Amino acid sequence: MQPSFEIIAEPNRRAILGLLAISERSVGEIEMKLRLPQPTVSKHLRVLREAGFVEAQIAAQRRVYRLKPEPLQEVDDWLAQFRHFWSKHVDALERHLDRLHGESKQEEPGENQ
Amino acid sequence: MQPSFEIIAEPNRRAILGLLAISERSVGEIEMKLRLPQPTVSKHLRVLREAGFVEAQIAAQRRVYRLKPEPLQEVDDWLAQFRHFWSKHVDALERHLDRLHGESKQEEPGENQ
DNA sequence: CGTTTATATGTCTTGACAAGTATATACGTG
DNA sequence: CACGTATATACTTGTCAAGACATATAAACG
Repeated sequence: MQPSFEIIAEPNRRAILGLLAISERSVGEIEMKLRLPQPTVSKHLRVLREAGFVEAQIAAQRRVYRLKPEPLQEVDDWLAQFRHFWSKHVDALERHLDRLHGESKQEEPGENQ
Repeated sequence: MQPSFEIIAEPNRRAILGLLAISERSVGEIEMKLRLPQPTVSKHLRVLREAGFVEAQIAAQRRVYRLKPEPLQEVDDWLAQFRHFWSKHVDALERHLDRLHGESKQEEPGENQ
């Protein structure tokens, strides 16, 4: 339903993603770090999960959430068309174009699915 | 008011920015290209202008809009914290850190209100 | 089993915002 | 100055999403 851009428009969701960029965390950890009510965190996590930004690993009653980078990569790809406005080195742009038509799949750190 | 991420959450505004990434255009040109009603275009342009994404050059009754990349650059900077998830070469990341040269201040997750 | 812990979901309200429509402003030109 | 062109603004309305609060699920554990 909601495309990636609307997902990351919400500040709390960006904060959650920022946390998960460092390491995976349980709902309670996110709740404490961000000082948000638990239902708020859970609902944002649901939105992020359904949009493919995160995934949950069930450990007893805990849900440990970790980042899934693909949607953010799409955002990064959209930005490519503007990047030449501020990037003096064309190299970075070339790399982004490179991953558009080349299926260069690689291992992601701490990631299995 | 609205931070950059909410501005680009709107699909028509992203389309406008995409057009202006190619070349500057008048309101009428954008209107025809995107097949949007003129007030819609003008209102989105106002939002983009007030958020610093575009600026207008007045030419008679025409307003020729051009891109101002700074806010998009902020988005790009925010993405930097995730880029190592999909970028094999650390070089690209380094280049982005490079343009912050000197100052290492950037949005810190977990510190928001 | 009942209780505690961890997380999810449901409901309601409220606010923001985008589209539609009408109208205003501003400039150029005869 | 009247008129056409180009763009901006005002006003209204419908939609949708986020927060608050209450409650449900589910697992661990005594």
